[in-house]
Amino acid sequence: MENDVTSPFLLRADGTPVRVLVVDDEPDLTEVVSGALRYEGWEVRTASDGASALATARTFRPDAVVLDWMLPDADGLTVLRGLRAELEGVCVLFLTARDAVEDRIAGITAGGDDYVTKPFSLEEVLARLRGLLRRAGMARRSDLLQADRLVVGDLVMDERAREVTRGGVVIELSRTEFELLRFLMRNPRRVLSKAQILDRVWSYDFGGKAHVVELYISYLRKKIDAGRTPLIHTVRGVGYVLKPDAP
Amino acid sequence: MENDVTSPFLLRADGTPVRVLVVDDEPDLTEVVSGALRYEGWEVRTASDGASALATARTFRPDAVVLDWMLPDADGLTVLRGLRAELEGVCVLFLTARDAVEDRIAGITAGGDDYVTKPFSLEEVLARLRGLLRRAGMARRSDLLQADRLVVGDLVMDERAREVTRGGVVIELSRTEFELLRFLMRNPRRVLSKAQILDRVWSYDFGGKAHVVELYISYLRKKIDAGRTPLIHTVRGVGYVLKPDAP
DNA sequence: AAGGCTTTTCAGAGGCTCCTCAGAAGAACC
DNA sequence: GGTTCTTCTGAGGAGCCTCTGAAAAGCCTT
Repeated sequence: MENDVTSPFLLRADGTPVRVLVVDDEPDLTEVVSGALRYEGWEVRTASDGASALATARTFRPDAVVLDWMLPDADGLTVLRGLRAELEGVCVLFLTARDAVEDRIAGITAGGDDYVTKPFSLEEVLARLRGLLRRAGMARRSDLLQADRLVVGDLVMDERAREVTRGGVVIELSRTEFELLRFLMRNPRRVLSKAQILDRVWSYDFGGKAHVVELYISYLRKKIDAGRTPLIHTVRGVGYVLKPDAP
Repeated sequence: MENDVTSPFLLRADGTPVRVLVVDDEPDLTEVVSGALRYEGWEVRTASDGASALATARTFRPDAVVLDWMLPDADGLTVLRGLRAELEGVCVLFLTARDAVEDRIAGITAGGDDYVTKPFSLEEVLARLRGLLRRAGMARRSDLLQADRLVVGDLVMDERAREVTRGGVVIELSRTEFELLRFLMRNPRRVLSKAQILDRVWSYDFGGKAHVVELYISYLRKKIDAGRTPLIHTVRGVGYVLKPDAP
């Protein structure tokens, strides 16, 4: 029961849930993102344009904002300035198209905010949001934020350094392998279906089949379990679990 | 009588029964599912299309919805959005055809909702529903939801990790064996007929005979009772009971 | 004690899930 | 621009699960 991703409350210092405002003009996208955030215990509101985002921010007073860079009525930088004026120390995570990245974004990350390029995976958004709040000093309150280091048995992941070791030995992982493993390590001893994994680790626009999950599990096994007592277990007809042998 | 599946009340925090809305255009199916749910103490309503589902949801205000993915008048995602807009924090369990799975299910498991493919077994639907409500924080109020762990004598089942132990020793079970055992463990000290077991554990379209139940009971005995004092007992001409020897 | 019925067990076919390999397309990096 | 790394598709094959049918064992009645 410890280290449970679904522990229903993600609390701030004052005991109220952490609040996030999701702003995007595509309803499907806000639906998926806000759903995942709610599932993880955040208190979520959504908005579909810059004006209503600012209005909602004023009353809702979120700790963080997930904000589309290109909104119908406003440009990202403008909205950012508006938010900054209204909310002291709010964290902002931008969602941007891949080619719109270069320009201004550089300046944003300097200010402590961050961005994710579309199409993104939910794991990516969640990880970045956790990182932002952690850096903003909102950490140590909840289990969900405090894990800079994930540990399962002798397998250790340092999220910030993006380094994984097993028994002290460094393991090189590709981007997708890393995200898959992070998701598994955030849900130890819990069986995760391929659909669940696909929904969280792969981008929302991924058209392929759940077969990729099997493939990447096999990659991970080769790197992590090779020759050692396995941590990744198959539950036939259900999914996969990550767990140490001795509970 | 403790831990009784048919304990007549399944209550929410405010003392009223937990409510679920079942939506499917096949009357036989809603009949079977809603019957089983009522039997377990849920307060149930049914609907046969998207429009009436939303209408019913508005007044009935269910805690969970069992929803066919393919309705005559609407697509699953649309109805989901409607429900979400109307009911804060409602849990949705989708029923889908096997081949429709890969399609557009994407994202729903990330939002905390879940799905079951047709043809399904009632145990599967019930287990998933319990899981949804448990995660939504509706747990600990009622006996029916609180069991993440089922215990009968020295036999322990961890539903989430899908792990079964007897006397601390891990026992590997196949999918069907696991579901059969779960049903038995949810009804300890109660004689279950082969017909009952078949109706609950096997899919509704299963054409075979009750002989499979005998076979799977024998599999379970080999794994669970082998060499130990038996937990599974035959009641000749009636069915089977799971109970510890020393009461 | 025998016969008839229920239950248990065995053996095997078929189906299905999952794992792995090989290769093509794409992205990142120099 | 070329090289390397990464991601994904498809096919083949291994192994596990499920179910059928038949034979053996057990229980109850007569």
